[in-house]
Amino acid sequence: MPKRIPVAPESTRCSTCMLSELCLPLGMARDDVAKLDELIKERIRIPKGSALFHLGEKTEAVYGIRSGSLKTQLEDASGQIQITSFLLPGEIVGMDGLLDNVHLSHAIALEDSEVCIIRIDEMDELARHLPVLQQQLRRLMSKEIGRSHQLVMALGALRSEQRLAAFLVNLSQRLSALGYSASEFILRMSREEIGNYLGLTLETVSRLFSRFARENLIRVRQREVHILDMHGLQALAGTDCG
Amino acid sequence: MPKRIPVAPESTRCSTCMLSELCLPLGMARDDVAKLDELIKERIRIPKGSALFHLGEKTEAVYGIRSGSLKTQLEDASGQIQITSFLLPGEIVGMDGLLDNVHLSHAIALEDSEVCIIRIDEMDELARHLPVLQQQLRRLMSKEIGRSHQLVMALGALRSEQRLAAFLVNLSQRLSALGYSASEFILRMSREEIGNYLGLTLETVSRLFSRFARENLIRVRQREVHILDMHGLQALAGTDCG
DNA sequence: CGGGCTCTTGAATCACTTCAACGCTGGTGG
DNA sequence: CCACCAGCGTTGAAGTGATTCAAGAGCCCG
Repeated sequence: MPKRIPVAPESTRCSTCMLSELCLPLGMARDDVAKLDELIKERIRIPKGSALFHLGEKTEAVYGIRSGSLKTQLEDASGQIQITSFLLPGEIVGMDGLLDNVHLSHAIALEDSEVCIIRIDEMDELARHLPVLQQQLRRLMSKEIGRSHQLVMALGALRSEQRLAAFLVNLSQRLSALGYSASEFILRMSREEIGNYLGLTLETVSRLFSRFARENLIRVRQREVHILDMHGLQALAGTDCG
Repeated sequence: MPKRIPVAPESTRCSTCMLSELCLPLGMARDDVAKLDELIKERIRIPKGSALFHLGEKTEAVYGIRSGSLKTQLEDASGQIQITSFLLPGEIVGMDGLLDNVHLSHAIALEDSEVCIIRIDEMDELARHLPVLQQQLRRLMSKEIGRSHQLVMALGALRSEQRLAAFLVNLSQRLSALGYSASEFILRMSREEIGNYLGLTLETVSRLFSRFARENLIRVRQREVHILDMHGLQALAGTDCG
């Protein structure tokens, strides 16, 4: 388990960060975002495959993803694992640990990544003079609840092909919001991880990719995905019907 | 859809409420709980089958359940429904609407129920003089995230019998925390609702109840459940291994 | 005492998993 | 530079857990 590496802070602050439309500052006034510069003073580099935090560790902060991507996963008493999210830049990780300040999940980097540390005690301190900050965290937590509920819906109500279609559409939209192509991207997770996330086996996921390709919905080459028929995918996922 | 009925406030306040160990005041100092009395000034009676709120409605408050029980359910564009929680007294409902102050789910009473209104704007106001209150809501939201993740785990990683066993154990524990019997209780939801929640059909749920009864894990008569072998159920659910 | 739910149970079917074999790819060392 | 190996991905065939379809029983309410 490689260690966390603090990063010199001079480089980038919230006020100058490209992600400030999405991350903690989401929807905040320009002046208020500038005040976040005194909150976000440290970052951490996480090498691919290593953990930002583990289940059971003390929660002292939540983290805004600056670059790279992570997964979070639960682990039960028998060692069974369930991935509960794949996280992209601008998204916040660690909010499940704020009940008793103990992490309930593992957060693991899918590639070399960097996260900004948002210390909870310092955030409370700053929030005295910047009440909007509490509302901000509240909104982000509400977003996380909604995201998790969507996953419950996928697992409880959708069939395998719909789950994978919804997964691809969702990923595409999030990457698009970051300024990347909505139709061409590289998956940072394995078939097995996708399967675990969607409650399927890796074989089923693989077969579905092949089938989607056969039906000209997508083109796949290993982890490289081209979406050819976004409308068709959305129809499959059941998330269109506008 | 019967309307909401405000209830005279003189009756009960947080400071005298039986549920103050569980609800919003969870873990707060006695003096601080007393200050909540100026926040919780209204309650709502919700008749069985009617809604506390609907998807798409504006979110101005979250609600602490005072008596009865509710379900929350998502509904997608095609009308497909997924129940995401069953809520008991002392639990908070409506926190998924705090992203854009629009509810993302329906909340429907499973029996005649009563909820306390926690207006968000008034809570923010009170929190200026009572900072612990923000932390309180944050903890409750974190709890909701954890709860939803547990459901994801059940849907993604457990087989039908494990899901139902986990469901029963969980319900038993929550009822027990409210002072009710852990081994005998009445289900307030139908087989179909349980099935929807657990990603199963009502027939599968019914068969599992019969099988659990045959294996002397429980006794069932309609919605009346006696747990005969809690340890066996926990083993099935995979949540023991202590 | 119907009549409409909810629940139970059985038989047939199906979606997904399991088991198994093979292919691709990228890194390593001879 | 190529051979080799390990990990990841693909594909097929057999198996199975849960669903679907269907019929009937039990229960509650007017």
